[in-house]
Amino acid sequence: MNFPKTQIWEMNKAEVLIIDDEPQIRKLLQINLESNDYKVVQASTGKEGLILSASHAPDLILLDIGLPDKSGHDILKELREWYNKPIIILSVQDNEIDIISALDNGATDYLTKPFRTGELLARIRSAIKRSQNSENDIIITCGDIEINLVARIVKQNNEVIKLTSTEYNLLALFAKNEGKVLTHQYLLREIWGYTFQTETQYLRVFVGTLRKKIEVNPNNPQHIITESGVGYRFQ
Amino acid sequence: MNFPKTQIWEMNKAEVLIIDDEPQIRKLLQINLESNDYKVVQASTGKEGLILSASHAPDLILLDIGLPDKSGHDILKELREWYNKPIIILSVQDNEIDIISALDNGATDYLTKPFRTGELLARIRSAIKRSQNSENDIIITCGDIEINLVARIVKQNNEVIKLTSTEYNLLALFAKNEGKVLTHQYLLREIWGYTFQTETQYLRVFVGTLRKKIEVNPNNPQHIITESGVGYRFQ
DNA sequence: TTGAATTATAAAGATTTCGTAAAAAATCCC
DNA sequence: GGGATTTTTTACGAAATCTTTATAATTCAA
Repeated sequence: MNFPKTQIWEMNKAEVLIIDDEPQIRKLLQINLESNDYKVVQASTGKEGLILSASHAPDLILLDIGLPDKSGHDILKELREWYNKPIIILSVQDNEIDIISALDNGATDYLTKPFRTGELLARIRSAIKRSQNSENDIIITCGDIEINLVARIVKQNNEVIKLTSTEYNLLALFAKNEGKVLTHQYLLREIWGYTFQTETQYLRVFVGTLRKKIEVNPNNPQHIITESGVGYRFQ
Repeated sequence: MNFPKTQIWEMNKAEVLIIDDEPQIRKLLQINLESNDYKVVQASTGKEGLILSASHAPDLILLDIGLPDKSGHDILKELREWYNKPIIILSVQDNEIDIISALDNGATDYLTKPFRTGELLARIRSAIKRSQNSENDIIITCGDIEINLVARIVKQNNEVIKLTSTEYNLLALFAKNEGKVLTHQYLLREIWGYTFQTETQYLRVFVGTLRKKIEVNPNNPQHIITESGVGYRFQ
């Protein structure tokens, strides 16, 4: 197995949520994923899956279509109302209609059971990689700030700036959306998860610490601009 | 087949490059793609494929792994040095090593021949949608004013204008209904909510601040026109 | 032309939102 | 286990925005 971007995983493990009712499959996936350095969260029902996806904001979801409580198609639609990271469908169904419907409803990929674990892992790597650098940019430069998305290193005028994990996540999200106003809800959802959408105070605190680290004059920020009542904008 | 962003496709067909040495497969793909509103370019060898991809910059590449002149894996690596839109691999090879290698070298997807055309088309739609997602800003232009509804930013003669949340909401609503007379009640309902329908004074105040910000001469407004007794009209 | 209705503008409260500091809780790392 | 780091809470003053009030300007019909 070759990992093109080893560092990412070592510094900050990617989290995968498994939504599947079969314990054997979950166990199989868990073992394979954990030995490949992913953090794993599991749900055995659709409802539980929705709750965990909201509270964990995983980097990828493996979703079984044949769940006991709710159709996987419905779960997919519900997830896609807010979750925009990869969702890979696992299914015993090999009929074209199901596959097309899932893909058109926002599934990133569709594998039929039984699947080959090596292939699944490769598809997971591929999907996560694509979602992490949406424009294949490895380094984002915004004025005097340079963010290496692969190494998770931030430099200002070639000096490395030490950021905590959350500070980095926030700055990287800002940088990926340079110039756009990002709402409080969006920022909270992307970084903390759906259930944190109302915790705007978190944002104030972390924007504050970020400004202290990257702004020349934190009282007159030039990079992270407040859009009162709406959110923040990075430039 | 559902196309969430119909206009884009109609205005500007997505272009697909087929790199495959089998004429029957190329023909089959061409017919299917063209009837689904894609523009198609074809190459029968790897070398030709590389040249056409460079000269056409297609929105997606369908790449056969079993080419006569050059291994598809090599073509993939060469393409990925500069091409960052989706590449879907088509192959008679169904062995895991090939699939993993292709995905780890930047393939977006991997289908084994014979494939189901409906599924392939769904995977193509999905891949193109994801790759275009990053640049789907909707921008409304009205004379010297430009409103980016995604970035939530208003520019006048390329200068960013700072608006409060309510000012922006009002202007965006005006711009979405350019030329139409919008009644007081409608504006109040849309922005403040149903219970504020009678608070016309709010409107006067906010139209006033907006005019100060976007009109050359606020005493003689050219954009936000008063329709006495009815409402306002934006032009 | 006049005057009532409507609209515009300014400015003073009222309220909401923001920023900062610092304590408490949780997590990480040796 | 225990110290260091990071995240989550809490509290409060500052800033920005919204609402209200007062008054001036404009419109339009008789």
